[in-house]
Amino acid sequence: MEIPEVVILRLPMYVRALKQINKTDFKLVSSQELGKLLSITPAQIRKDLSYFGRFGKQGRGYNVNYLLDELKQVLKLDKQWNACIIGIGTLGRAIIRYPGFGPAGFDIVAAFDSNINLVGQPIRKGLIIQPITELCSTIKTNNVSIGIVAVPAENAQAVIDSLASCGVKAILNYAPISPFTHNGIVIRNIDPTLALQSMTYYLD
Amino acid sequence: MEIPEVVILRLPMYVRALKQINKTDFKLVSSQELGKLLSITPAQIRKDLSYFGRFGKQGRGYNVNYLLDELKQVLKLDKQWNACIIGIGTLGRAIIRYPGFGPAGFDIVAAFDSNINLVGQPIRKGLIIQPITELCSTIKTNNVSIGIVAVPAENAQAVIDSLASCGVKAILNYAPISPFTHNGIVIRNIDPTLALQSMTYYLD
DNA sequence: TAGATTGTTAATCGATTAACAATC
DNA sequence: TAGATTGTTAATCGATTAACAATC
Repeated sequence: MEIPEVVILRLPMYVRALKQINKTDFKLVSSQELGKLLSITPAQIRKDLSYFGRFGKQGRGYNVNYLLDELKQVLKLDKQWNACIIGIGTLGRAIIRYPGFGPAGFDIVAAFDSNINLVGQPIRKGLIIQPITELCSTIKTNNVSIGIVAVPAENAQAVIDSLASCGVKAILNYAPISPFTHNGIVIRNIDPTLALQSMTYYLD
Repeated sequence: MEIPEVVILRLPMYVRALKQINKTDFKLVSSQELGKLLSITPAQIRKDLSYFGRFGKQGRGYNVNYLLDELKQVLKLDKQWNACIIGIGTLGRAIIRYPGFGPAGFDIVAAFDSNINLVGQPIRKGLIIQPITELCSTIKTNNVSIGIVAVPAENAQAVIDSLASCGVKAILNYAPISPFTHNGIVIRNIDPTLALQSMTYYLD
């Protein structure tokens, strides 16, 4: 069965909310309550979950811990994922320092830049800037599944193409472009400027 | 006429693509070409644009410069916008250093933190960390329209509520929560971890 | 048992796309 | 004029929601 992408995009929000509830001593949660927490209708939550199994009990709701574990498994969050980053400028360094990836199970294990002068520079323990020529070999030997793109807009598409040809199947793109995507490759774009520009419409 | 939010979310992508074309010497662009550039169907582009006016010429396409100007006006991008940021930790500092906002016409003109020890610390020219108690007054005297939230998850909702009560109408939230939104306030959430977690589903 | 809430189907709603007359 | 492409309507597609039997 082909599961709609919108559904997949909501699952991590469920995981996040369940983790939060898990810190309290509530053991059960209803679609009603979860929906209120996330501003999503209970019907939608039940429908979304029903794509993956029957996790609830009528009359009671969902066991928080159990549902959390199941969703983590669905999203394959029960393991560690290795990522590499390309482009070690201001933005790249900020991404490397971003405190949210590690706790979520994502490790940046390699860093690349096309500027030869940066090569060899240490970023933090165990992370040294490598030349971009080593991209494919490092990806393969270090079991890297995710590429993070932090190069200027002009070079972003080429880097994405390289990642794809090296066998990377998931790309987090910070460059302000609408990338052409390759078959079988998922891309998510992070563009705070675009987000701001879509809000000013509502301002006066 | 109520314009669908999905349409508003696409307009900045059109602006971005048009700016790019504008650097070349193409003076005209068809919905076909623009669509190829953005991986969007030509029909959708024409439909989206038709909400705001008739910008094209049959048989020729759209004048790049003209369409760009019109869209900038629609999105109110033809002026400078002032933003403030709350939470000057690792993440907050990275956001302040983010090189994409300035060129797009967004200025971070004030910085706040609840930690008294940080207050008074200079961040960059003209930007000194202020106590959060000064939030409302600074927003009003400095004509701040946008709030950028970079505090820990636990405090994010409270900060968003404060911003709302100070009259801020647009919020860019970097905290990993699903905020409750107030009436008449737009929020966009930036959460790279969520983006990664929705990609691992497709990996093996 | 009575009350509550799931899982699922069918109805609704909204967004995307195809098609084409208008016209540059 | 012939060719191309818009703007717009109607058809299609897909996602959300309402409703309710099943059942804890």
